[in-house]
Amino acid sequence: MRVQRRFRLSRSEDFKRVRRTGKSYAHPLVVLVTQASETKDRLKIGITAGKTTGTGVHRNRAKRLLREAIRNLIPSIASGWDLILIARPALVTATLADTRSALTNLLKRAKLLSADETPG
RNA sequence: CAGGUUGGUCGGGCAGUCGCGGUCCUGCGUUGACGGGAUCGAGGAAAGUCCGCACUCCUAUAGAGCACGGCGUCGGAUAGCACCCGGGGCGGGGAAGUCCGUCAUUCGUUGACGGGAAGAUCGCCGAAAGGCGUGAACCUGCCGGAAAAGGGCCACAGAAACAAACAGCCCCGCGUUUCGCGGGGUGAUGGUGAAAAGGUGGUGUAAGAGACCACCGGCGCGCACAGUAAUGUGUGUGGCCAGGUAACCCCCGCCGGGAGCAAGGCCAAGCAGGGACGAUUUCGUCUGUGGACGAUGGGAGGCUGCUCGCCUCCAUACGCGCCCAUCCCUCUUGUGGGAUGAGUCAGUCCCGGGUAGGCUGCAUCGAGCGGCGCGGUGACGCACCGCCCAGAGAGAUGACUGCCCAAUGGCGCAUUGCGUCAUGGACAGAAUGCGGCUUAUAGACCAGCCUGAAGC
RNA sequence: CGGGGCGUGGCGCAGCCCGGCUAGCGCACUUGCAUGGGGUGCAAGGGGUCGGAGGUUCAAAUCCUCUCGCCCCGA
Repeated sequence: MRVQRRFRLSRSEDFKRVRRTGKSYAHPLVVLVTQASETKDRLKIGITAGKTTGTGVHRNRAKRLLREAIRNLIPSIASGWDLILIARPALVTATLADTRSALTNLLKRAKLLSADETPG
């Protein structure tokens, strides 16, 4: 439910910290990096798309897809974690359903899905 | 109407549900990972960064010289701009190749085969195919020093690449009579080359040559006319016949100080730095002084709910002494002496520069946008009315559904077309702002010009 | 945002400033010789849209303009 800006990772240090010390889970469409948060009962999500994703339109497209896909999954995710979603080039041609199933797969592997039933 | 060509406008629309960003307003027995409302929310290129500005700092209203760089036809437009608008000159395209399919390919294209449409226009020739000439609208490149201020270069070939020489031709002299040598004249005859000294005909001469003559060509100059001008047309000439290259150096004229919103301004954690304050108060003893020691008093902290009380720590520099660590010597082996090193104030306050970070610049007052009118061929200008119109930070525009619009394909009716189903939307995302240029771009609409045909 | 550099056979580089010469060098590749065989060595050979397009010029890898891609640096 919460994709608003204040629930996102924004500071460059946060990105560096999670990328350095967190655990990563890869998928052809997207990469998930997780790390236990400093503040409990908080879930923060950062979304990033590097230059390898493509031009400006493609980077924005990838990030919008990830935001829309993670939106319905957020109530099922365990709190107290910082997450980073890294877009990969194949994501540009993927559909919303593809992205959502990829995220569900990654979150199950990271054991962050609290409820089994996936909404949407 | 057909063909060609150019310019302009738009670049999906409407409705619903969920969601995102900015601004403003707002609710609360729950001030939070809370909720509600209004409003606004990507482009013609936001892109490339090729130019020009605003703005900021250096640093001041960047003024002069040099260097370096850029620009260079004329007139206009503009805040400004080499790239905008209109004109001029010299070229190129238009004007023989093009499209589609298949195959091969170095996957840029190119080639082969098959098929289609067409070859502006006009004139002539031709039975035809076609050939010869002409050459529209429109598009596009370039533009100072007519390269005679000067320097450089011009491969290969060629005698020679700009200035004479070589071969040749002619004359004279000598040797001699196939010819050779020496001196002189001449200027293009010499298989080249991208380029070879204006062309044709004649006069002339020992041989020749714009040396001279006629006509033609080109350049310059004068005059007349047209034009604001570049320039054009005409005419005259007791001026000339000069290779190319200035996107080689150079010369002339004009312009340019440099860096850039990550500019710049403000606030500023922590660490480090600098500075100030900070209890020897009182009594006694010792000392040459500074001061040291004892008692008392004081400061900071702890124990405690508070007071008393108790405990721990503190009193700068030099020097002495003391404590600790390491090493050496000694032996009294739980000793003594020496050397070196480190420490030798708890705390309070202030200061400048400034990192992380934050605020600002920065988002509504502008070279602003829209409409309408007038002036101008046009770039553009003027007047009136209306409007306030995204913003930023790891960076907001998305997802789904229905209908419509354009497109593609299938099926049915039918043959202009209609119905239905499916697919399905180019290039591309603001980041200080603005003007121009360049590049990418599915498709739709409108208009101008040229040529042709038909009709009135 | 600003500044700088690079693109040439399969790979790594010269040549570019100041235009002309068969676009050269090393490694790699192919063939032959040599060896019992391989490596090494020797000899010969093939392979190039000079990133792309346009322009200047008689002539462009080289000069000019536009464009594509890659790399590095500063704050």
